[in-house]
Amino acid sequence: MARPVSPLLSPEKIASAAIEMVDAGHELKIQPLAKKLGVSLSSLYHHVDGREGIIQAMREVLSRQYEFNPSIGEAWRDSLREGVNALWRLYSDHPRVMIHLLGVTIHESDTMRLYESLVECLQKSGLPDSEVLTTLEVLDAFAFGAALDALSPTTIFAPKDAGSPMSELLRQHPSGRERNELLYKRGLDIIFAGIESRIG
Amino acid sequence: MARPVSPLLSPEKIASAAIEMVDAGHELKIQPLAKKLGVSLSSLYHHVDGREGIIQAMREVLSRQYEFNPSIGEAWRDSLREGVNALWRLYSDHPRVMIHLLGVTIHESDTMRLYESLVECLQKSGLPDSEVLTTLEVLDAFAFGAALDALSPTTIFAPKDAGSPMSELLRQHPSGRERNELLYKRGLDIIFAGIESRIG
DNA sequence: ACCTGAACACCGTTCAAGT
DNA sequence: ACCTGAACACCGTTCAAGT
Repeated sequence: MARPVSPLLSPEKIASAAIEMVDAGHELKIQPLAKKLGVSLSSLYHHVDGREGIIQAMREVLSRQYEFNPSIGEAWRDSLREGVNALWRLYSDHPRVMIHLLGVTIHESDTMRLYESLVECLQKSGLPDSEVLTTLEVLDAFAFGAALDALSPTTIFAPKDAGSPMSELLRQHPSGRERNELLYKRGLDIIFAGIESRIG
Repeated sequence: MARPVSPLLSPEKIASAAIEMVDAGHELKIQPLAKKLGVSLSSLYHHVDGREGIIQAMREVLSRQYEFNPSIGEAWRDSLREGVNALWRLYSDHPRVMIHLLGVTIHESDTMRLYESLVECLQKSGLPDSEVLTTLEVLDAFAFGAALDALSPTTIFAPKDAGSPMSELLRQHPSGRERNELLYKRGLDIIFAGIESRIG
């Protein structure tokens, strides 16, 4: 086969396949990616600028998927929580992809809009202007860290002493996805309570 | 040169050199690592089990470096803060190394002891037992996320509209290391305040 | 046991050829 | 413009040879 009437590939198709691959726990490799797309590996280079280009394309595809439109008139607490939840979904649906995106500047307009809505929520909350951006960064760092936590093996803590306080607590402790989601929800509750205490 | 009287290498030496390389922002590659150690690349394989073995060795070296001995009789707030600070230093001194360690179980006795001390602090705080481990995970996830935040380019937010609320705030906002440390400190304050509110 | 150079396998990238 | 197979460069790993 040479040039087909309509292109077999596009940056979006390549990115989506790459995201699937990485989410499934595989390394981001060109050969298997081409195979998954039913195409020769050299074809990819007509659509994206190598491995780095694939990563850029993944970023674009993901940031378009997670829009957030705060309902107007809603209490700032609710909008803020919804907004952080949108970030959390983006991160926790694709923690492995996120690792590849570390160190890449965010200027995708969709993602910027999400951050800007969060800024507005925080301003409405009555938090001093000087604290708004740092508080946003705190929420973002927590959501990100919590998402990466899901990559830990099911048993993160493995104390040697079966009689230690830690071991006692582990017996009552959930594991896997349940543990991870509880961590996110509890953390958000704690941080929200902390923010309240800075307002009052 | 063949077998020298005393070995030129050891897992620790290899790991330390690897940590330096990764911290400096380079990829973890065997050839440059051997060069840095002044040794042929095939020598490494006599001391560690390939790339994966190097990563294991890095984990061991780092977890030995960050011990934490809470002063007895100290208020739980202070011990807890010191303990989380120890975690933060471990993560934020080597964020790039941490990425390689994702998904590796922690059973190093030094690191486990740190987590166990943190559990004890949280139990002393009066937090219900059922919340202790999740709260520890929240602190850990936040410290980790905050450490990885340092890998972002100096300007994380790049809004297109120079007149937006975000742009206004950015003008008063620190950048680089200062921004990252403020984020950690503020986040810890917020989370501590949140924990207090769960106790009372 | 521990170091070395050479051989090998794997993977990302380029390129000339084809429509 | 877009697909392909072949060629190339790079990098991790193995192995036989040396002390």
